[in-house]
Amino acid sequence: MERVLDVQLLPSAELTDRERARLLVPKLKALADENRLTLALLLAERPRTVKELQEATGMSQTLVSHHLAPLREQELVMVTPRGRANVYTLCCDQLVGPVRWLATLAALTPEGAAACCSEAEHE
Amino acid sequence: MERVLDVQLLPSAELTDRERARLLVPKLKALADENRLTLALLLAERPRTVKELQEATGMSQTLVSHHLAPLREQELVMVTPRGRANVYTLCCDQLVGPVRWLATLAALTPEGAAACCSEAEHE
DNA sequence: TGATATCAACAGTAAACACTGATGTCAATC
DNA sequence: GATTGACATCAGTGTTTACTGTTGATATCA
Repeated sequence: MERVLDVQLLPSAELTDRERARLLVPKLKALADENRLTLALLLAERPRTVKELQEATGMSQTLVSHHLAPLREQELVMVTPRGRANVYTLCCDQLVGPVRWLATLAALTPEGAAACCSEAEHE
Repeated sequence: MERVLDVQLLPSAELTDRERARLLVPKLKALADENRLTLALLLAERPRTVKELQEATGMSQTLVSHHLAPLREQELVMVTPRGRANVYTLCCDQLVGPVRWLATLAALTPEGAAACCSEAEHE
């Protein structure tokens, strides 16, 4: 029925910045952890089981499971039981883009930001 | 928003997901706080002094200053002394887009995500 | 020069978070 | 039915983090 993309046209202009922040921070917090972001980036490539994530990251099973929980709560990832494995997917395609963008932004961090913000200070 | 930055041309392909995460998390952590994200969103609209931020947010001056520090350290905002005021600006234009994207993503949060991810699960 | 406005840094307390090891659950296999 | 493999949850510990009140620095104006 409703297209999700239409939401961008909706009352986002009526929200105060603090309300926006309040809505967004939980998702952001869920991603603002090295282990969880690693999981999210791995899932942005393709769906994986917990075990695959465990092997790809070197984290313990408990730790992977532990960090997947908040990602689930924030609806950033989806679970699909397959046999006795749980296949995790990045929640919706709309998130794949942003998360991939995050991945590219990482490349901007080291010298990119320096080259970007250096207009005020010149060598 | 639909177009990703040209950063894709950079050596991001050589980084592992964990390395990407390690580079990105500090900036993400700096934004993953309601007060700090509110400040960032306000600065995405226009540059402001600490006092203006204080009045716009209702936060104490100490608290505003306190939260601006991590944003500065992560090079997300820039300071320009003007008289006895300090004018803060969102660091570079490349960040204005992303932060604005965050703002729109906030609108997607409430029912948007539900409508998006509801095909496979109900909670 | 002295008074005031603007801002950053310090120290203390309270809350949140990440990690570990052990236990519980469910499905597939023997 | 019992066992094994794949996950999730629970309880405990140690570390980060956020907020407050105070102090200190700097720039303006009288």
